[in-house]
Amino acid sequence: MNDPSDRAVESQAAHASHHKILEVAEMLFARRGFSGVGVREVAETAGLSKSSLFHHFRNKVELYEAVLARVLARIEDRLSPTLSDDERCRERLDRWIDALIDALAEHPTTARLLLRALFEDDDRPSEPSAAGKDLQATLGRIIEGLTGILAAGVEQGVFRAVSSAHTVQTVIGATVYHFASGDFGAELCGGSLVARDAVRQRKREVKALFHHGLAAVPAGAGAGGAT
Amino acid sequence: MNDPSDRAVESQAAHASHHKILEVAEMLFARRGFSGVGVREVAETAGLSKSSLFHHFRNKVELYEAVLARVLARIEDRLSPTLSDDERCRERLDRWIDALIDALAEHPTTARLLLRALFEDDDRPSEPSAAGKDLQATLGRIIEGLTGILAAGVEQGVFRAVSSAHTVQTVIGATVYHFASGDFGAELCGGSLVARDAVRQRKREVKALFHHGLAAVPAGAGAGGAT
DNA sequence: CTGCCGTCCGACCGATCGGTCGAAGCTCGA
DNA sequence: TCGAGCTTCGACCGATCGGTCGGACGGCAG
Repeated sequence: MNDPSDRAVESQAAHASHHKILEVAEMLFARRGFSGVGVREVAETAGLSKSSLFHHFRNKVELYEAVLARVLARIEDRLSPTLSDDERCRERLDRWIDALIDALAEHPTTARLLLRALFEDDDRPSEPSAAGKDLQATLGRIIEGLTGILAAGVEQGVFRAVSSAHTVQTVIGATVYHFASGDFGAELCGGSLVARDAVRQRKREVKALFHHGLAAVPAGAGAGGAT
Repeated sequence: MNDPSDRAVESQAAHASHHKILEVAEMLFARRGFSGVGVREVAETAGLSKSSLFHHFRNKVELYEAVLARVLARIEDRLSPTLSDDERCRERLDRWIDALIDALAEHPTTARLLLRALFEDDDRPSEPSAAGKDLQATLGRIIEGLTGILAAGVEQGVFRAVSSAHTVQTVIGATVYHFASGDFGAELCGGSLVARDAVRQRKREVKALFHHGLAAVPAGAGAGGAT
């Protein structure tokens, strides 16, 4: 599923509308959430009628899941190459965060959509659909990547002794929320070169924050967290 | 249900239904968001009919804003005493995060509701209602508190030279997302004593993370973030 | 007892929701 | 030229949306 030929044919064959709908839906769902967007709005923004949209996607949740799947796949594509290279956990963590930020900054909508999906899936408790399971699996794989890096770091004594499972939530939450947050999204929507610089600066800051925050304290720094 | 003090009279005068509605609405809005909850559901869960609810709140957004105002006030109550005491920024940061986590852990719904409100307000671009402005102001005050702590720390050389405005987003995002995240919310909803311990552990971890992450690097640690 | 007032409710409103259906137009191979 | 097979669409469906209205119930001062 990597040859440019196959995928191009696949994506192209399923006419342009399909793609356009997904793009529009991604933007709208990111902005107003699943319940806040009507299929009519999606369809007409994409340039066709509601009935036509239902010809491409059986129902609303299938459309939503398709959007989510695309976004998650995009993120996983960015993240997967950071998992296998060397064994130095600090660099791996840096690269992982780097890749996540790149993925989030790629489209300004991604962070918001992901943030919603990450803690909104509890909304629909009864959706054991195949696609839903697939999304869950992809998300699990992504999270597992970071968990592995953190756990390895802790085990090797490179990171402080933190609960890697909890820390994953903190890191992802910080990063995703950071890029979902209002003014930055606005910046990204508007500017382009300016936004590039902003991304780079924030990337550096976020990376450094966790780099230092997780590093096994080099002793001497008497900053005990006792309260 | 807790304090028999002066404020209780105030809340009590505006009959029990009012309070019950707010509680139910907070839970539902936290779970499914503004658009995902109908006033009918709120009303009937609170034990009355839709028309009766509209006797207490003029419309849905007023109800939503009331819920948000209550939550924000609760958070501000916790956060305000951390702003004035001493001048040691690291301790102030610790206490601020402490208080935020306490506020978030108080009710399991708080984090989700806040997380939604924090980046969903862009959904309704045209709501310059008085109450809306008030919410924005309260939120601004809260954020300003952390911004001040960070800025002071950077100025004094206690923290690394980070953009305090951006770091605020990271800290708040990490914390709020952390407590909004699925399994933990579930834990909190169910258990009580176990949850207490979990809160304490996570509090320690989150605090330590930012404590170390923001601390001015004690030199010698050659962890340049260059890529 | 009689009004008054705050609470509650059933009935109802127009609008919109997600979704279906059948008929048009389209291209393209036979 | 003729269907076959997509895609698109308008019309329509029942359900639900947020919100209104007028009246019923109950306590309380006169």
